[in-house]
Amino acid sequence: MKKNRTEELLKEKLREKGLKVTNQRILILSALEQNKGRHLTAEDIYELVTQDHPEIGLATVYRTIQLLWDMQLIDKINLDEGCVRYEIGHLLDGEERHNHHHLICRTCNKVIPFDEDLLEEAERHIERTTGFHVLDHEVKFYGICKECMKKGK
Amino acid sequence: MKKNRTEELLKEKLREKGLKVTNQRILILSALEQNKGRHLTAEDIYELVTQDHPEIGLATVYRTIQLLWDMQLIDKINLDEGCVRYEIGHLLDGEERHNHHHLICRTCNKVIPFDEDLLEEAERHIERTTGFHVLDHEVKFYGICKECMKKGK
DNA sequence: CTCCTTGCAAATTGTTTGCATACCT
DNA sequence: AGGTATGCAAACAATTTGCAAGGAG
Repeated sequence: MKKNRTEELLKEKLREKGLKVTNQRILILSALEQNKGRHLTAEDIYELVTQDHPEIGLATVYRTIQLLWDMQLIDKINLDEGCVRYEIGHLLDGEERHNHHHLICRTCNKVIPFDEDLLEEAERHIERTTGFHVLDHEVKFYGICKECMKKGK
Repeated sequence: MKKNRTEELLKEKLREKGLKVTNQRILILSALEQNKGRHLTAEDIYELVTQDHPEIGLATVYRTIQLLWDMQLIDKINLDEGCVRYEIGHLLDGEERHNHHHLICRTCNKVIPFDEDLLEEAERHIERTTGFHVLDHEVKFYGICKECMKKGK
């Protein structure tokens, strides 16, 4: 049984806080890890996890997501759909850094991901001028997509 | 009776779409205009507007907000509080441009506004490479505020 | 006079909570 | 053993919707 870095880190952080290592917590983080790149809602995660473990409750998913986010193991994305999405934390996803930028079309509501980091310099500037230590950022651009532009308006 | 630019623009856009100019719509936009700089929830707006016009319903506030946002007369801000906030559109607020950047402390949940435009260049880059026409952007920085840093963790 | 719009109340949806039981350590 | 976590169901809160009545064009 190979135990990966993510799981080890979870256990470590849990112990650090005197919290317990439960199967549910491992499974939920693992579901997020195996779906790297997708943006999952609580409901999505619930469905993924209950495929193998139907006994797990939705409330546990919500509580665990909250916990994982507090521990900075997962990232939060809000695309104004009335629900929040999550994915494995950019600190854990293997690559150097992975930020969440999205172009949201105000005409057709399409969401276009845009992966390029624009705010390295801005973060340094904030730390320097405000003393706020930046861990992560989320950027949304609202506008009109190419297709809707073409169709006029 | 002076009629300001904002109200005129609202009327124009409504007529353009064959929609009706109602008192409720004027009042709600006006409440937002008079509270430039504050970030108002639907409930906030409802309370402001019902002070003078108690007959207006909350549902109308929601429907009108939606409409004003579609017409790009107001801006949307989501600070992960479980509700959405609005303010008079940056295209209407007199100044050149006014964007919504926030520093959100992951320890104490404080929200610190940060008014400085960081993404002019990024927007041009997006337009060039993707054809997406950017109208507005919203940026959130998650991290740890100066005070929480001091208190250690 | 014809739709669009409103107010009200009921319905929805995403998320949180209380509590008895089950489980880590 | 002892406190933490879980599952379930009920509670909540923000937002949406159906519908009859009112109002703008």
